[in-house]
Amino acid sequence: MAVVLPQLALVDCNNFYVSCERLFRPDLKAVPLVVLSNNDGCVVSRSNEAKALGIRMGQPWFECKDLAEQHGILALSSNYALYADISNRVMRILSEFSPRTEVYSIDECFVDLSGMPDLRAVSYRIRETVLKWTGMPVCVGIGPTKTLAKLANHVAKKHPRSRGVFNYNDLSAAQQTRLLSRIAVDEVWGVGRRLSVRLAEHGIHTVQDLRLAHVPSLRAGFGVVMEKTQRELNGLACIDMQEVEPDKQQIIASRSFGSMVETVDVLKDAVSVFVANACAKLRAQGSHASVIQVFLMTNRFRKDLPQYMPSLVVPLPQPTNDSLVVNRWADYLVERMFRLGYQYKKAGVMLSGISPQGIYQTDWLEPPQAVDTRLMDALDGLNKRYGRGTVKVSTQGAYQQWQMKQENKSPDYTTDWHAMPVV
DNA sequence: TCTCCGATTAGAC
DNA sequence: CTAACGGTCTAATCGGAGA
Repeated sequence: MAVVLPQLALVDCNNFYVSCERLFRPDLKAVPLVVLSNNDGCVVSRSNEAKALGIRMGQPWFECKDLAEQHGILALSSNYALYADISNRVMRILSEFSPRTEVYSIDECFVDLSGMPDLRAVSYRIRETVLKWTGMPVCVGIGPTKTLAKLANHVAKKHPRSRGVFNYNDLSAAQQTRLLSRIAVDEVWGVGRRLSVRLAEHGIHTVQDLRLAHVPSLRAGFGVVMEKTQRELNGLACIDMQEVEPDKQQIIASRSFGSMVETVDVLKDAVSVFVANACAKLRAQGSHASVIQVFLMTNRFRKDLPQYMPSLVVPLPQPTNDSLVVNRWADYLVERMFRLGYQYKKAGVMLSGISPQGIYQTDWLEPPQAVDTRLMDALDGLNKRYGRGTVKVSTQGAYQQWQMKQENKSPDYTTDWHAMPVV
């Protein structure tokens, strides 16, 4: 029986957030451009021009201000509603190319092309279709495993001669060795900054070094994950496609504040917004949670100020996804943790112990009370129909002080009629 | 000694 | 004018508590 070589493609959007912004602002095509994280804190997406000027991924924006002024680098606040919408359009197009796809992140998708003839042609068709229908430039990397597909994508991005497509399966064994010997090990999926330093101490510098490393030592020194990565680099698939997105096991809603907060009322207000967001996510996946955690944080970068980072957990007797119930607990926890005299910079809510709604851990002594979901159903319905924030819980967002800084956000081009550019 | 659990670490994007 | 550094998520591993 003929064995079909698996052919996995990783399709990755180029400079995704920046490219999204440029879709509606063609005048920004030649301008060095970056998109900032929430609160306009760090650079999270860079145009090629910005990369060339030395702006690093994740760099705090205030560190770039001088350079930005010198070279006219434009910084936009992030507009996640826009990015999510463009992402959905791209993913829908990709799903036309294969019955098996996995949306890996907002800008990446694995596409199983196994058994298809002429993958080069298919890949170029993917690029052209996505570009024509959405305006989004993408690169395609193909390999027999996810890890190699990712690496192939990296090659496609890095070498203009590839014209955005690279197929690892086209290489001879000798070519594979030559290629992998020229790629630093930290380009491998799953090998970050810390691990690459430790790998170097073991003489492992390139992808080829990792591929050939002594298996028992690697396992002993770096654990199962690294061993899987090594096998994947050798063409043995260890990481399966996840075609259906699993339910979240943990939901976190947190945010840094636009300015320091010192009063308990403002903290409670912020936390009520986080509760509302976290519970909405929980209901959207049809789950309920049995553990609620709330945390407060001062600004860890301000060494001159006293630090306080309390966190409290409550196990609930009965799981819930009701924003009002959760908010009562959250309020109580904030009250318990709050201490006067600190400048709070961040807070958050974490929901865990998550299981599908309707599954209750039965209590022998006390049968669960009937759960009334009508209020939350109505709230979700209204917020869906008339926009997020139409119906709120508690004071939810009444205070301006903690709201995040977004000084240069683009309009919601695709989700708000009023933002539609006038032609 | 074994198991469980929470906290910590590392990674991705 | 000055200060200004993200948010969510998973899996593995570690170390202590309790059985």
